[in-house]
Amino acid sequence: MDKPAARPKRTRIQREKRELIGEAALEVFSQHGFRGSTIDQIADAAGMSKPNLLYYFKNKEEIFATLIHRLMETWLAPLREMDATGDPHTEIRSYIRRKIEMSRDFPRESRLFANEILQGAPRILPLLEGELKELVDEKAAIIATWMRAGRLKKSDPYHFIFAIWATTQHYADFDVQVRAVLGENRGGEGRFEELRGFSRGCFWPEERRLSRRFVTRMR
Amino acid sequence: MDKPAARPKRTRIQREKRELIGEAALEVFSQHGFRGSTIDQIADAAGMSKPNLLYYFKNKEEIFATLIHRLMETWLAPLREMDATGDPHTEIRSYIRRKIEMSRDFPRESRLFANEILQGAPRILPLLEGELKELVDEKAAIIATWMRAGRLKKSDPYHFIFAIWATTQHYADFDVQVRAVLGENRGGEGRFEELRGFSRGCFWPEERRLSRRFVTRMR
DNA sequence: GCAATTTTTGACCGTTTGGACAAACGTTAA
DNA sequence: TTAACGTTTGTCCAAACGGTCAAAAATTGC
Repeated sequence: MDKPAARPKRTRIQREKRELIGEAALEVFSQHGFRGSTIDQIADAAGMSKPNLLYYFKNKEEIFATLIHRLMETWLAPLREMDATGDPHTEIRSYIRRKIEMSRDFPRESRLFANEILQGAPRILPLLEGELKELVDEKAAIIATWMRAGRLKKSDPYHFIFAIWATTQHYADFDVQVRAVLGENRGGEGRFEELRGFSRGCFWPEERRLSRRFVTRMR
Repeated sequence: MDKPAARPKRTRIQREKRELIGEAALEVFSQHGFRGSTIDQIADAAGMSKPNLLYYFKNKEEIFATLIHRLMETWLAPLREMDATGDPHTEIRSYIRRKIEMSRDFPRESRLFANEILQGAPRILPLLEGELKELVDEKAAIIATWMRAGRLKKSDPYHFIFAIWATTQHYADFDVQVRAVLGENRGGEGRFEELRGFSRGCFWPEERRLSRRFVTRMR
């Protein structure tokens, strides 16, 4: 009875080096995509020789797979935190805030993910159809409940979630374009703050007040 | 006095074959990115041999450059049409409609573009900082005028445009993810119609009514 | 029909790339 | 000291790739 994917025991050095390689690979993969990156590049960025790198990962595919699977967890975490018992607008707004923070703090991860999806998600399609779909179904149901109760402006919960994903991730994935259009004066770090302010006014300008009234009435 | 980029005269066959190759290259490039695609793949898809393809385009780079420059025109066209003298909400809404249609009808172009931007736009950065920026600056100014006049809900015109780009293109670029999450029942062609309905309700639910009143008052 | 021109192809080349391997190096513990 | 084990590297290989070239095939203009 072998455990599923029995994780091999690793020495301290192995853990450290795998971590180092992962960091280097993230840098390289997120900039050039899977096929655009070479093992040599990654090894270089990690400050070691190619054979040495291949001592820790059996091939290029495994490096990428490790990265993207770890990434998926980070990626779903904010949505997982959305709480059915909380206040709808607080929940949504802090979800958006977390997503914006992720685009700001982990743009490489965002681009890596975008790259994978663009290519047709060859490595994580099962994950999307399984774990991701289940999670979104669950949260969409919560949102739908909020909407039915009149605590949130009515719309399609799925497209609502998509719209949040799209707008927030846009600032990481299309960073170059955003900066090019905003120019030097506004292209700086402030753009994420601007986005926060914008998203607050954009997605539910009226139902926020509506909700306040609703909540007040409920007390 | 040589003309800038004096276009070489082309025979009928040359025009047809270049067109054929462009179509094949779009298919391949949009799926695998620049480095992920091989000349052989493209030649195969175009139904010709590699040397034959290289008789029409001097190298891989030139195929890609031709594609992406042609694409840029198509891409900017909808925004160009936005008319300062028109009704703000009509203008915005028909802009969004056109963008959604482009995501639906030209997903490969959208993905090609996304790919280029993701890699840092090495081939079109000057275009972004020049032509694109100028166009957006111009239209953002128009939108700002509308907002100041109270004919459109106040927000940041640039982020407003980004939000439209993000949400509409999301359905082409992240197609696999959208379909995976929506599942079989809703993943069909109807999703673009759903998006249209959603975007109508999402971006400016209240200021539409506000505008109606405003317009009425103006007559 | 024939010569000039355009189009197509098979064979080829140099380079890059993913990956294998054995030998060398370092560390630790008896 | 030495045997065992973990780590690192130089060298090598086969396949894939971008691109060339000369010659064959097809087309066009007269």
